[in-house]
Amino acid sequence: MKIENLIHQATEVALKELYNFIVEENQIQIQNTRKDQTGDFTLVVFPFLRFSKKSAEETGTEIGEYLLAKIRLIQSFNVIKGFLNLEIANDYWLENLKLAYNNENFGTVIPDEKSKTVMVEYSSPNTNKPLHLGHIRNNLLGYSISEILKANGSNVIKTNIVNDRGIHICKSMYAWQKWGNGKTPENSGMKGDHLVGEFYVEFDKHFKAEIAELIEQGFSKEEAESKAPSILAARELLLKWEANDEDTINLWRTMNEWVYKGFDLTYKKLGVDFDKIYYESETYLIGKEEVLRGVREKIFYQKDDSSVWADLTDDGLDQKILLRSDGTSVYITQDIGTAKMRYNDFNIDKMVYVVGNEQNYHFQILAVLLDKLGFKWGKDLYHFSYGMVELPSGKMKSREGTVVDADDLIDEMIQVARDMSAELGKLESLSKEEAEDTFRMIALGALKYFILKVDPRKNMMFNPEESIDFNGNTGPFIQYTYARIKSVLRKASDNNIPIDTNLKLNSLSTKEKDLLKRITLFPVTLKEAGVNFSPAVLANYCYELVKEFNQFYHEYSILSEPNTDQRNFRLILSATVAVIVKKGMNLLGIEMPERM
RNA sequence: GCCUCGGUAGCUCAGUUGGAUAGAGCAACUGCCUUCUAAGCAGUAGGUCAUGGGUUCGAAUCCCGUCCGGGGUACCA
Repeated sequence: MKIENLIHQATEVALKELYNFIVEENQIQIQNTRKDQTGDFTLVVFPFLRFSKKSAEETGTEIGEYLLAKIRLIQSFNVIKGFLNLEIANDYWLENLKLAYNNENFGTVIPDEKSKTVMVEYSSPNTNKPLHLGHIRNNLLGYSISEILKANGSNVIKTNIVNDRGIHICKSMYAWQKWGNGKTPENSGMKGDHLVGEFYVEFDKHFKAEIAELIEQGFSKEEAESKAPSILAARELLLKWEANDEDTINLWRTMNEWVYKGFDLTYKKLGVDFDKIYYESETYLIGKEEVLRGVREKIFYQKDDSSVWADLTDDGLDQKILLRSDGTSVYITQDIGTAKMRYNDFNIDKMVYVVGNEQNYHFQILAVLLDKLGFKWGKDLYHFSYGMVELPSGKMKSREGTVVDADDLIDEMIQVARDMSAELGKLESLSKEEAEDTFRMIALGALKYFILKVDPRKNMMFNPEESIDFNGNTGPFIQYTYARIKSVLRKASDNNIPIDTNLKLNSLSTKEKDLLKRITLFPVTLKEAGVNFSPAVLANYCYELVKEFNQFYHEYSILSEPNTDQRNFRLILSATVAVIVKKGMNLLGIEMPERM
């Protein structure tokens, strides 16, 4: 294929696609030109030297002259060392601006019959304690990657698997029975999940005290841990639960309901939602059946103590337990059941699990097990593995109370937004409701952007004090720039300044052209974010775009620009930046205030 | 021990799949509000890209070794 054809095709797609296109199909390296050089694309000529047998400059100049003569879109070129800088005609960038201006679907792919259906599992809480910072990262990543996949043309089903059964729930239940004095969310005014979490901590307190006492009486640590009255009581509750004991089931239901109500509030505050919620109590038996089928079909084996195992050494993995010797199921058992149930319920092409990287091994095994059980989709599961959130004080441990609670964090951030706004004298003209809504958007914008801007795969540091920052590379900065553009557009409308899409222009400044180029990159960035499962790519794009806009905004006047063609162009440019930024940020789950 | 991920400015993070003089923000310092919102802009200072080799025209990026850190590693989830 000729390079001429490639460049022509590339005018219909975007900048980076051209880049990939040429690199992948032709081994020719084209990259964006450095900012301090003139030009738009740069061709690296070093690879040609072995063919040309000439100096880098000579080779570059020859290629440049050839391209200039052959390709209409190329306006000029220059050669520096081994780099051929090509300048593309302004018309190309302006065409793209028109494409993007006020176009709801710019950069997005609309699902059709051929679209894949993807199920994204995220959040996956336990019902014995409230959500914390780690869950926040999970929820934000899960929600935004779902939205990004949708924007890339997939049908997405958002799902949540609630871990509503097991020994940890029984601990909270026992503690409530023993020390609860009939405390409920209604009579205490406490949020249900926090109330239940309180009893989980209460349990641990007593449990630890009992252990200490037993050790003092001469028992070993292991003996003490298995003989403490609290843990025995919790185990008994679990047995009763599995035996369907009516009182136990009722208590379990009641306390879980408290938790669900609490979670719903937190989810609502975070702005995340689900299309379908699964409960482990409804799926673990299916998993157990599948494992037993595996035993019958000799896929798995049973030891003398009747525990069930999978031998995965042929797959480079270890032996894995699937059912305990007492017949109860382990973590992976329920994941098998849940997976089967999901594929029965929906016609899924791909399953995505948003789960922390401490479970990389777990999902590697799950894929192999599902495959062995004959589910052809098993191998295709995708574990969207993200890093942990660390605090300056170290690791979060829920039992030691060193967690950052999700609700507390959100409330604190809203308060900071409120104070900051008052200090700056902003939003005084708005009604109380409007102002409160804006504080909420800003606070959550700060929190969400702070978490989503970092590469999901990496561990991240969260300093509660420093992260409530509204300046620099932050959500509020992007929101602020958006609000300012909206303000300019309002004023244009108030002063009856028309916006004409028929752009007439003889020259572009560097800043304007930078912005136009950046706008062109939006579709490619969105695609990249989807392919790489990285909301961070999109977040950083929004920041770069807005930062460039700010520089432009300070350097040039828009409304008071005397040349009407120029003014018209700048208005369209501004409006387009606003549209794209809003769209990008919305895909991250961040709302954009019209004023702030 | 083995497997796996990571180490970039004082701090938090980018770095376009191997390219030109490694970039932002925070913190520090200096300017700029009678002009479209100063939650902003411009500037100064800050780097042995953990470390030692290798691959080639060219390495923060790819390969090997070493050091440091996170996570996992057969009856927790």
